Amino acid sequence: MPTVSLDLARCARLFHALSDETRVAVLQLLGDGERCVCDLQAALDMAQSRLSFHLKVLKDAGLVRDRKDGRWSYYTLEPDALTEAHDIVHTLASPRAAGTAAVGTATARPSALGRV
Amino acid sequence: MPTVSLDLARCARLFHALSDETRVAVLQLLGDGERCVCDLQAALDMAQSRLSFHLKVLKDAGLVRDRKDGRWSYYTLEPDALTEAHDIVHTLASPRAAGTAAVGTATARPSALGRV
DNA sequence: TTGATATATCAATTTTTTCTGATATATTAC
DNA sequence: GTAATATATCAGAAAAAATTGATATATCAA
Repeated sequence: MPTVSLDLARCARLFHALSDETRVAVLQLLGDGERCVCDLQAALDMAQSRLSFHLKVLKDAGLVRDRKDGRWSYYTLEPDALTEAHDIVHTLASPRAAGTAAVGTATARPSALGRV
Repeated sequence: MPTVSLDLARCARLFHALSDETRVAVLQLLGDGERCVCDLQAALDMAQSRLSFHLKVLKDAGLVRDRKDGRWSYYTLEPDALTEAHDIVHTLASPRAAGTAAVGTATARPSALGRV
């Protein structure tokens, strides 16, 4: 099972990469297999520098890998990163404690379910 | 099984909400159960308006629900949204087609694996 | 060589997001 | 009633991210 603690910075970077329509669309296209930038550009119909920027975000987040062949660059999904995202969401979703631990620090405050 | 097509705008909003350290930390705290804002604030040690801002982002994304009781606001996880995030990642991760469909539009271009 | 193509990167700008401090609204305590 | 508390919201500032257009670097074709 995935660990309980999370690397918050890693989460932020990973999900930030996933938080843009263009980038998710790219990942979807790559779901069908490796693609060169020009094919992605044709499919998404956007300025080349813009696509390049988004590919870099995805790559820096570890979500895709690239490979050069001649004057083409091919991008593929990096399945491990998606697994990682999957695990993080799973960690957040799985209840760690059924009971509601009280915290109470300042004034006498209702610790959530403490209201009767 | 989850659908193949994705609502890109929904993906973006959901993952954007997850793309910030403070917000993930909040979700982690809520994993232990319902919490009032003041407890979250004490745990995270940040300005109240700042926390309030992040709670709003989480709420607008559907990741948390709030409830008022007296002068306190209690926040809880919204498990459905986490399930949704889970499904989206799963959809992105699962290969839809093993074969690499060619796309080729512009010039004669190598359709990825077309290189021998 | 010359010319075209594929892609990355850079600088400037625009847009979006986040933070801060202030204020407003309830609620509860005294 | 007044005072204190919990929270949301707002306006402005600051920071971060995205877009654009230009340019640079390879590579390939003629």
